[in-house]
Amino acid sequence: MVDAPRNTRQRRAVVAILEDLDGFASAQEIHDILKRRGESVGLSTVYRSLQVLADAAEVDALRNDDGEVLYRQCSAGHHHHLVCRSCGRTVEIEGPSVERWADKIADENGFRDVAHTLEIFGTCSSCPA
Amino acid sequence: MVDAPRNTRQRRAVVAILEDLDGFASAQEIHDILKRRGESVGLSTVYRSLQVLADAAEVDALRNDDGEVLYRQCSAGHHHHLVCRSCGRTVEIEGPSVERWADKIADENGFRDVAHTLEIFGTCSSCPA
DNA sequence: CACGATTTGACAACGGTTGTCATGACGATT
DNA sequence: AATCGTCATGACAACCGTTGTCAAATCGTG
Ligand SMILES: [Zn+2]
Ligand SMILES: [Zn+2]
Ligand SMILES: [Zn+2]
Ligand SMILES: [Zn+2]
Repeated sequence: MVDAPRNTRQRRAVVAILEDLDGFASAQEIHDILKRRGESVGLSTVYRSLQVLADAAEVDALRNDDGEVLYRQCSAGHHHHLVCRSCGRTVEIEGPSVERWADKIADENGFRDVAHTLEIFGTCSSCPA
Repeated sequence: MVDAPRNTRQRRAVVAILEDLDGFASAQEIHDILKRRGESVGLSTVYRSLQVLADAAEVDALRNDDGEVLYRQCSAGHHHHLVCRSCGRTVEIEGPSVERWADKIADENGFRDVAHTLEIFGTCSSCPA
């Protein structure tokens, strides 16, 4: 049994931001938002908090084209994302048939410990071209 | 009309490596292979060559979990990959129904300039657990 | 050849992320 | 409420893949 993490002001602040945001955001963006709100939290702490949350599967993480990791508090269960490249706005999507297809392909080729990444990127209707 | 790139020893060497490899490899791995073969090419040049090839869609590029960009000379046309996390061995896969599904989802949600990433990662049958 | 334009490569710089470690905060226990 | 061991924090440096710089080398055209 692992000790529960301590309930610190900083961790609460990061979680609060994630609850407010509806899209994906980078660690640095979250750090900036905290600073703007006056609830300053060290950048290292933001990174660590997000890591812990991601390891516990409390937030989803994905990489954008630039290689930055983006985080978002999603609903539970396996799903994928339709993400606006510009503002981060996100729609959770499910594709049961895709899941089955991916597993079948991997199995047919003798691959073990299989995982898949599937994200759709675009520009949302409220963002300029 | 853009000028054709020059036919230099270095560019030829990088292309030759890509032709030999059957899996994805990082710029640094390719650089190491070249050094081992005695056909040394500067690291910057390897990066630049791969960029040019990727821009011209002559090689595919994807990011692994660690954020490194991996390159591979693939067959033409849109496809996805089943990649061994351990040795890079790769199977090209196609999923027409997935393509249609992704476009439909994006359209239904009013997203423009849509692209998608879909990769399957696992351990291939010739790699240890 | 000779020449101009492109490419190369050693090196520095960049940007996101992770490591370090002295300081401070949490919370279980008195 | 005060004590105390432990964990978390944050300023800073280090890391690592990648990109920028620019003088020198190379290409290929004439
Ligand atoms: Zn899935
Ligand atoms: Zn948007
Ligand atoms: Zn393998
Ligand atoms: Zn596709």
